[in-house]
Amino acid sequence: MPGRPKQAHSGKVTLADVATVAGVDRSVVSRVLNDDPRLNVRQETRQRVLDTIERLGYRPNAAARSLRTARAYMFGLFIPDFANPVYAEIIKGAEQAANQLGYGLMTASSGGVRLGLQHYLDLLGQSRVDGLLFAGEESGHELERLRSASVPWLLVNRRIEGSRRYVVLDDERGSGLAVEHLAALGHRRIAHLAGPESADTARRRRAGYIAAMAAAGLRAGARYTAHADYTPEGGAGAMRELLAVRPRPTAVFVANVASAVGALRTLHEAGLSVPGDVSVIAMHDMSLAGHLVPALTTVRMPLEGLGRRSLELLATTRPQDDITEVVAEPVEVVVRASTGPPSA
Amino acid sequence: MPGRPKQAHSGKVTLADVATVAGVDRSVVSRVLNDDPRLNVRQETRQRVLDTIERLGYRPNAAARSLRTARAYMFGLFIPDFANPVYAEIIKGAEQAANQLGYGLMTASSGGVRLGLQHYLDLLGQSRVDGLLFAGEESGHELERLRSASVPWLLVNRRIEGSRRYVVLDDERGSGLAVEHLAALGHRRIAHLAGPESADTARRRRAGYIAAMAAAGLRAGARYTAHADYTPEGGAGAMRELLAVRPRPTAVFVANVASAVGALRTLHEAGLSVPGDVSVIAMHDMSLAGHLVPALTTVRMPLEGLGRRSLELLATTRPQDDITEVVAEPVEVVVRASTGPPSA
DNA sequence: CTGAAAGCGCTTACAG
DNA sequence: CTGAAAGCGCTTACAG
Repeated sequence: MPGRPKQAHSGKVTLADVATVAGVDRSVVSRVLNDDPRLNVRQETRQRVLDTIERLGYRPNAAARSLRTARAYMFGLFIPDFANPVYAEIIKGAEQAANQLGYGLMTASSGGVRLGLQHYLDLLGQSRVDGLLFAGEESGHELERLRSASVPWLLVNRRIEGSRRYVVLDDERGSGLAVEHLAALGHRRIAHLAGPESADTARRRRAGYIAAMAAAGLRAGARYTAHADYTPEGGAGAMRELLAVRPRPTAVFVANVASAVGALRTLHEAGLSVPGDVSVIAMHDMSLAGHLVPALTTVRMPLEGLGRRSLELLATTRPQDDITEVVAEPVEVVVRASTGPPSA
Repeated sequence: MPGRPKQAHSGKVTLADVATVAGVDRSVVSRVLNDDPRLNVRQETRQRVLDTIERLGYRPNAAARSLRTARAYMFGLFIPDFANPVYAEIIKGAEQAANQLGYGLMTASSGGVRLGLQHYLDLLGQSRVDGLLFAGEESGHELERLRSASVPWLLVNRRIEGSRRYVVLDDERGSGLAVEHLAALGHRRIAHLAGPESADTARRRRAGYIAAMAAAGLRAGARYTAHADYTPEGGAGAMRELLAVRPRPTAVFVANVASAVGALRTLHEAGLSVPGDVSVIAMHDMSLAGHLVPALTTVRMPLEGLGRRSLELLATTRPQDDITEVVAEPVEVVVRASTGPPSA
């Protein structure tokens, strides 16, 4: 078949085959492949090796290489749910960072595994990945088992008791900006539709709300905080609680967009206009926010940067190092239609 | 430290260590680990091995095992974009199927790789995964290089010229149900807001529209079809085109939800009510659809089943087998608020 | 400077 | 039935 490159019999060509065909030693092929600067061969020979690799369709066996070098050139990332767009951004950042460092990134959902995280860790064993990122909701119990895992790991977007290996966002500051945005519009009765108390992010967002209210000289009474579970249904219920409080809040800072979807529905059903009667702002900007009615004002956090930085730290630190980093920039309010001055 | 299990020095324990400590041969440890039925040891010995594994925190080296057995017990899935919820469902199905078969699934985005798909394939090499799923938009050119890849692969949700390895949905039927839904409501002037002609899914949806219109005895004039690029912006523009046609269509079947978001915006800006003036139905159900205003009627397709079936076929067929399968069930219309009888 | 050889950590056919 | 030994495909320190 002239004009068409010959296809090797699939998956069978080894480095030794290349060496034989090219008429060199295996070590030469290996060194050409890895750009070993200490290798001195004629350009002609090097080219012959390269041509042979191409012609035979040779692909290095990753398992053999990993076994020999104890490096996989691959990182892993566990997320709870691929359907949550927050994780899409984190993945994107981590993937870019991995690729830039010459690594691949494989992502899997911890929730999708029948037998749980432990099963996946067993499957991974040693030498499959050089490190693992956990951007999730794994329980402390599950992560306890991590400590005996044979691979370096790092928590992303959450801290866990006793752990000194995490990268988080500045949720306090993001929440503060949300409150400041509402206060600057003239709101004084600002409520907080919080996330679940079990979630580290929810606790930090609540702390940011409380601190910012104090800084603005506003009261953050306990009744102005309602807890939901980061879902539309939970958000709808918590919003009903907040609407029952007197005097009624004129603005709500919601801990995530999913809850805000439910909150907007409750407000609509109650016949209240947004932002006429109640302003709403939520944490984490995502394209869904722009398509809600009214379009939702949000706080945009550096999720992609979080993913990127986490991967970089995982790649460049030793497993025993402490990592307690906050990715703080950029944080900004994305003003859409759901916030405005109070009518009262 | 009594009461606490001793932690091994991380990542260093090998099967040989376990054998030494347990006082057995390495092959016994290996056979216990793999439940080799031909192994005959006293229950006591077996338990001692298991205890030693636990106590030393031994984890098999995946690279060594893969090198030896030529199996990775891992599959890979490439998608174009983690932010697209369509892929989240496909991933979920594929992940479940992989786990059920005792495999892991690693997902990566082909778009996120700086140097493209080829770079990732190089990184993967041989023996890293036992097969690859491509649920994406890779060009035919890129996939051409796949043919020489050393790993079995399968296209998901798209066909490509010349390929005999793909699993797709019954887009024709889904589109047909959309048209039937509109026709049953009494619509006769049904337009199609199509996807890009370069996309296989868009071509099949359009074919389904045309066939269903004919079956219903309705005219599908060329001017009643406008092409967009599967984005809100594209959908907005294409909707403007359709609104300019006289007589104006009373209903539109939109090829995907992203385009429908833009179409709804155009209709709103034109002062037209949905479904009062124009009914809208779109392909692929996703949670966003329920949160739009008005809530969007959609066609729910078995995306999760597509992912599951694709993985199963990848796992259970030989690389040289033809696979040209259609995942047909279940397909159903999810009726929300954006469709109703024509007002005229 | 070059290439032969050891060895990474497993699995398993095979000799005893 | 058991365990010693070969070998998977690489990389690289080291002998020549």
